[in-house]
Amino acid sequence: MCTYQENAKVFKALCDPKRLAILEQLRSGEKCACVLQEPMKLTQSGLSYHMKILCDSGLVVSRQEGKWTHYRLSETGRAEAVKLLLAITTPDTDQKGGCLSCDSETPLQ
Amino acid sequence: MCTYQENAKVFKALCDPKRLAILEQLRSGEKCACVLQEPMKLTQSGLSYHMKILCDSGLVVSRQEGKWTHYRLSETGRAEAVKLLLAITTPDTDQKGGCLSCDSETPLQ
DNA sequence: AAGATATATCAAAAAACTTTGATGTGAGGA
DNA sequence: TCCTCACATCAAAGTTTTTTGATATATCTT
Repeated sequence: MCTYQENAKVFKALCDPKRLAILEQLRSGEKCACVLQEPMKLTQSGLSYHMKILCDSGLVVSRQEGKWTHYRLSETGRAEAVKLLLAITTPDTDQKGGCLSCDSETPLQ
Repeated sequence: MCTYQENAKVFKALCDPKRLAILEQLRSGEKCACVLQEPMKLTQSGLSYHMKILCDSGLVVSRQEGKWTHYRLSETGRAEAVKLLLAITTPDTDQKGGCLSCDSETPLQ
């Protein structure tokens, strides 16, 4: 169950409308925190909170430059997320077993 | 902001460790609720709650058979989710703009 | 029809997440 | 060094999600 906990982290990052809006901003290129804050209508500490979640998920990476922090989408983060999504939702063709206790007919596909 | 809200629904389904465990069970084939309940350590109403969220997300579809409900992974649901994940996390190569206010150097990539 | 079974729905309690405002930290400039 | 700025962290309040137990509904059995 603890790997499920770990996996859930990536998707949790995608659960919040504000974080999705932040990702949308980052699609057009690297942005620093000060720029992200305004259109999101977030407080400074609120943005910081969300950026931490996004960075922890691996979907976003940050780059320090003096006193500014720049954020951008991570290509490897995206690839990992897609891989995980597929791993979780793709049928396992090897071991197929229907419902042992209550199937009266053979299950569809 | 309301499309972000809508998008978040699919990922919300993937946020919870118990729901990930349920998906894992479904990878080996269609299962009925009674079978899913036991290994998840969920109450009957708890399972029902999670299955509703999974079905609403489109990742899982249900099939009624008498008094039993069978659940299975949806291939189109998976495809949609991957499409959405990519749409949200892939840089938009058209309009690239760095940080207007505080960039001293040109942003990386 | 009456009883049993499988699942859904509801409302209240519990847990997790998010927001907010205050404070801490570290870099840069005067 | 002292001050300011950009950002992180913390704790309390507010909000949402999950769990739980009770009840409802629909199907099957007798």
